[in-house]
Amino acid sequence: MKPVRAQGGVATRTANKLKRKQTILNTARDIIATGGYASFTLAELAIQANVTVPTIHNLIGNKSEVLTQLVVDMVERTEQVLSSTAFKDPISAVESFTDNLMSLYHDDEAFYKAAFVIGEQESMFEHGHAGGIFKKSLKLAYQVCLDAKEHGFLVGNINSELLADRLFANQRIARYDWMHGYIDLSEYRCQMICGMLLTFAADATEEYRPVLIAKMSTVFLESVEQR
Amino acid sequence: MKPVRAQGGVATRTANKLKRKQTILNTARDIIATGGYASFTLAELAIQANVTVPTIHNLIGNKSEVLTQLVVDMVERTEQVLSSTAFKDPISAVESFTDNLMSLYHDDEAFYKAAFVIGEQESMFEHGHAGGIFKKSLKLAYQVCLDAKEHGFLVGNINSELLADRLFANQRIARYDWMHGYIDLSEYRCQMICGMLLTFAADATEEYRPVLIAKMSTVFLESVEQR
DNA sequence: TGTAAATTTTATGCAACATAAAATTTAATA
DNA sequence: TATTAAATTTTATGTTGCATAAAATTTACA
Repeated sequence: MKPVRAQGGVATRTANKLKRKQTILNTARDIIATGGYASFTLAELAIQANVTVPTIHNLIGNKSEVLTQLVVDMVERTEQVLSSTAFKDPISAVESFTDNLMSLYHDDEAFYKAAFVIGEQESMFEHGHAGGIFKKSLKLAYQVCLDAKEHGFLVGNINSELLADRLFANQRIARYDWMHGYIDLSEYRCQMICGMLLTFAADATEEYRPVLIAKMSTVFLESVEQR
Repeated sequence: MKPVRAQGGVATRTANKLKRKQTILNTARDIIATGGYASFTLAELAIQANVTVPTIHNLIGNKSEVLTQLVVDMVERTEQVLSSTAFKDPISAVESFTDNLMSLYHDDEAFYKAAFVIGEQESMFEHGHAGGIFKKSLKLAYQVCLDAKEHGFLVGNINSELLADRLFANQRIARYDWMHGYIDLSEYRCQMICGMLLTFAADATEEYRPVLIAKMSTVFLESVEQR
C-alpha cells in the first residue's frame, strides 16, 4: 500500500519554488537594466543567478516566458499609476498622469525601456485583448473626455471616442520614441503633455483653448531650450 | 612580365554581380512578404535564390546588411511619395498625402509592414540622422504648417514647430499600429487622417475648424461602421 | 583554348536555445 | 535521525541559425 503524505511538504516546496523563481526574475531584470536587452541570454542569466539553464526552463520556462513574466510585472506597476486619477480639469489631469508615469520610470529607466520593447516584440500589447492594457487605457481616456465635457471645458463637437483615441495615441507615440532611445525622459514628458493638450484644444471652448495653448507653449519652449 | 588586361572583364563581372545581387534581394522580399519576418533565414534565402549561404555573404553581406538593403529600397520609394505635394488646403494636403501612401502600401502590404518592423529593429529611423527620413518628414510637415498659416487656415497661436511635431507624430503612431498588425490598412488611413486633421483643428480659424471637424467625423464614422 | 581573377561551394566553427535522462537534494515521517 | 518518494538540478547532447576559411569551380578575355 502506498504511504499517504501530508500536504506540508508540497506547500513548503511550492513556496521555495516561488522564491527561487523570483530570484531568477530579479537577476534577469538586473541584466537587462545593466547591459540592455541584447546582453540578455539564458546562459548569462543562469551564471548570474547561480543555476544552470535547464533550471530556468524548469522553474519559469523558455526564454520567451521569462521575458513575458518581466513585462507582466512591469505592466501591473504601470496600471497602478494609471488608475490613480481624480478629475479636476484637463491640464491637471494630463500633468498628474504624466508625472506619475515619469516618477515610476525614473527609478529604473533602462529596465522600463527594455520591458516595453520586449512586450512589443512578444506581442503582449495586442489592441484587441479585452483585459489588456490597451483597452483599459482607452477607456480611461474616454472617461477623462466625458469629464472634461461635463465640466464645461470641451464643446463636444468632436466625438468622444475619436478624442479618446487621439489622446491615447499622442501619449503612446511619445513613449515609443522614448523606449526606442530616440528621446530622453524629459522630452518624453514634453511630447506627451503637448500631444494630449493639443488634442483637448481641438474641442475646447473659446475661453479654455487659450489656456491650453499657453500651457502647451510653456512646456514646449522649456523643453526646446534644454536641448 | 604580367599580362595587361582590358577593363571589359571587370565591367561585365560588376554588371552580372549587381544582377545576381538584385535577384537575391527580390527573393528575400518574397520570403518576407509571404511567410513574414520570422520565416526569413539566410539558409531559406539561399535555397530559394538557388545559391549557398556564403554566396549571400559574398554578394551582399551578413543578415543585417541584407535586411538593411531591403529597407533602404522601401524608404526610397516612400520618400518619392512624400515629396509629391502641392499645397491647396490642409484637408486636401492630408488626403492626398494619405492616399499616396495607401496606394503604395496596398500593392505589397505584407512586405512594407515587415520592412518597417525591420527598419525599426535595425535602428534605421534614428531621429538625429540628418539626411534621415525623420528629419525630412518633419521639415515637410513644418512647411505644410507655414503654408496653412499663410493661406489663412490657421490662426498661428500654436508654435509651428510644435504643430509640425504633432502632425508627424499622429501620422507615425497610425503607422506603428498598422505595421505591428494591430490595425488594417483602412483603419491606418482613418487614424492618420483624423490625427492630422485634429492637429490642424487646434490652431484653425473659427470658420475653418468646423470644416476640419466635419471631415474628421465623416472619416471616423465611416471607419467605425466598417468594423 | 589557356589563364588569372572572381566567384561559388564545401567543410567547419560558434553561439544560443532547448530537452532527455541521470544524479542529487529536499522535506515529511517512522 | 535515518528512510523514502518526490521534486529539483545538472550533465550531456541536439538543433538551428549565422558566419567564414580554404578548396573547387566558373568566368571573361587575350
